[in-house]
Amino acid sequence: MKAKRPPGPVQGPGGRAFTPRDTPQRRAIRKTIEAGARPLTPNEILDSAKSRHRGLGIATVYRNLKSLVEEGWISEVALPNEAPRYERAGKHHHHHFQCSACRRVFELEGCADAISRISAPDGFSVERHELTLFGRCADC
Amino acid sequence: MKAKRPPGPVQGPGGRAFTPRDTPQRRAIRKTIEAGARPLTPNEILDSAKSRHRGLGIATVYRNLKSLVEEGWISEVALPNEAPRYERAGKHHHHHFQCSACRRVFELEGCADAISRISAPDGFSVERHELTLFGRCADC
DNA sequence: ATAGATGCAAAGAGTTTGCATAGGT
DNA sequence: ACCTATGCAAACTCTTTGCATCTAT
Repeated sequence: MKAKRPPGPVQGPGGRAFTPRDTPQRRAIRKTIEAGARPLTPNEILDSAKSRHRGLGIATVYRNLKSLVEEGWISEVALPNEAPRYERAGKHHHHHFQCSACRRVFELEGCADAISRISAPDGFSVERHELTLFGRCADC
Repeated sequence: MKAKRPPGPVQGPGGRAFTPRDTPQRRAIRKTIEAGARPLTPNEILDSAKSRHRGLGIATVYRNLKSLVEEGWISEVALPNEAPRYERAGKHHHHHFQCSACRRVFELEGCADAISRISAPDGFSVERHELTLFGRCADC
């Protein structure tokens, strides 16, 4: 089973660490992400979470996404030329697929280990990589 | 040697195709991109091209980048979580490296062909891929 | 001469921030 | 009770667009 509540703490403005409060808005956002079958944009999260807590504002979504990333409960999925998406963290290393028709993003399984052997020029050190495949999804 | 002038044509507003005029501003932008050792952002292009043609405006840079992409003279380098960069087109398939310290983007050579063998779930078709490596560049 | 190009400023889209108030602990 | 979280609106950043004017052809 999953933890009912993200672990915190996060870094507060004064440099002080604290655990974010468990508000209805934050729960709505967490449930939305957990229920999502694919990485979601802030706007998709807002729309969907609104049905769980009406009156939810976009600023609250952004603020919670930030703290949930900081807590390590979600991670940001960055794609070329696209707004970031968010998904539950803690999965094993994987990459993503974006449908060029519907623009939705899907999770792929695993990672060809050939990638981690790609090297950069002398003096450059590689820390991580991002791979995105593009094409048509099953629906399009 | 390189063509002194991009080939055109591009698609005009009326659906009519035409070749963009060879203005001093456009030449300054092209020379800047050609002289750049790495993919540049619109702002980097503006700053650098200003020294070749003062008074150049950012809107002109955006408009010319768009038509140069359409002509196939440059291509857009899209990176996760980053503003697009632009580089001369026509190079062979390659990927990019971004330094996590200075944020600059560098071109890598070639592509591990293992990547093109990565497959997506049933019903999905892969058309292309983007790979970005992250780490430290030689200067940082 | 004519139609596309430019510079400026205003308009948009997406994200962040300030502030008064609500509410979790 | 205290102090963080929220919602709203304003601020910001990046990019696009409208318009009067300029200019490559």
